[in-house]
Amino acid sequence: MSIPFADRLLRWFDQHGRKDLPWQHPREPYRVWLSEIMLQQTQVATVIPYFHRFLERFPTVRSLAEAPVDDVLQRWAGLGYYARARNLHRCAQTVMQQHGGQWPRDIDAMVALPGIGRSTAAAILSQAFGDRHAILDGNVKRVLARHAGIAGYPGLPAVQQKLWRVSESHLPQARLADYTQAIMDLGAAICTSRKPLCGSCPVSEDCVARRENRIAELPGPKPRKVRPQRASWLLLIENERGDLLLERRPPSGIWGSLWCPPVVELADDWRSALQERYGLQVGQPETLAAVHHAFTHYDLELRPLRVRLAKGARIADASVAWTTMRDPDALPGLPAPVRKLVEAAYFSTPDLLSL
DNA sequence: CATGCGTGGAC
DNA sequence: TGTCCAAGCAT
Repeated sequence: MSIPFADRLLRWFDQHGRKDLPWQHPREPYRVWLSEIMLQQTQVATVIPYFHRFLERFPTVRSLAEAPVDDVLQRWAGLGYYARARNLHRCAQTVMQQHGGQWPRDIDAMVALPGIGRSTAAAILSQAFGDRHAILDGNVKRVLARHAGIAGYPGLPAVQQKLWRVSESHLPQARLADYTQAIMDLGAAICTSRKPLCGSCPVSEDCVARRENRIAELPGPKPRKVRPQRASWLLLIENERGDLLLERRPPSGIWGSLWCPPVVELADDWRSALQERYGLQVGQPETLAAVHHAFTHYDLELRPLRVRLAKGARIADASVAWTTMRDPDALPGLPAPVRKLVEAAYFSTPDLLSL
C-alpha cells in the first residue's frame, strides 16, 4: 500500500506550497470569503491588488453590507464578472441580517448565500475553519482528471460528477486548510495546463495520465465555437461644462450595473436613440479610434463618438448622471475597456516626445 | 443541461 | 496576430 494521495501532497506543500498569500494572514472567514469570490475564474496575480484595495475600503463584512452598491462596484471595476460584486454585496447583507454577522459553519447554509456555490463554500469552510469538504475548481479538475484518468470536458456535468467523487475520496482526516491550498497549488505550479512538471510532482507515481502517456489530452478540451462579431457606438456626450453623460447599465447582461456612456448598436441610428432615450440633441460628432474588445463569448468593436450637447431635455432619471472629468480616481465603476478609452480621451498627458 | 458572464497574461 | 484559459455561479 503506497502512501495516501493527501499525505504525499501535504508533504510537498510543506516544502513548496504558497503560505504567504494576503488572505492567509490573518486567515479569517471574511478575508477568505472575499478572496474566494475574487478568485473565481481569475488568477491569483490579478486578484491581489484588488483584494488590498477592497479590504482597505471594506475592512469588515459589516462595512461592506452597509456600503452603497456603487462603492462596491467602483472597487471591483476591472475584475470582470460583475455579478460577483453584486452578489458579494448581497451576501454581506444576508450574513448581517440572517446570520447576525457570523458566517454559517454549515455547507448548505453557505451554498444558500448569493455567489457561493459548492466549491467556493467548501473552500471557505476548509480554509477558514479546517472543516472537511472537497473543492473542485479549475486546478483540481485538471489535477484529478489527469491523476485518475478521467476523460471528457470537465465542464460537462457527467464528467464533473466523477471528479467530485474523486476529489472527496482523497480528503485527509486533518489539515484540511493546508490540503485545500495544497491541491490548488499543485495545479497552479506543477500540474499546469501546458508543460506540466511531472518530474517534480508528488503524486506522479500513480498518475494515470502519466502512465498512459495521455497528459496532453487530459482534461478534455472545451468544445470550441465561433465567437460572434458585434459592433456598437459608444457615445461620449458632453454638456456645456464638459461633463460626461453616464448611464447605469441594467443589472443583467454584459457589464451589469456598471456605469457607462450610452452604447448603441451600430445597426441603430444613434441620434434617434439619444432623442428617444433622453430627449437629447447633439452637434457634429468627432470620431475617435475604434476599440476592439474580446469577451469570452463574443467580440465587440466599440466606435467612440464625441459630441457636444446642443439641446437637452431635462433628464429626470436616476440611472443617468453627468460626471465631471476632473479626476480619474473619482470616476464610478466603468468597464475596463471603456475606462481605458475614457482615460485616453480625457486624461492622457501630452506626449512630451512629440513636442 | 446549456448558456451567459470579463479580463489580462502566456505562448 | 490569434487562441487558450484562470480559485465558478446563476439561471
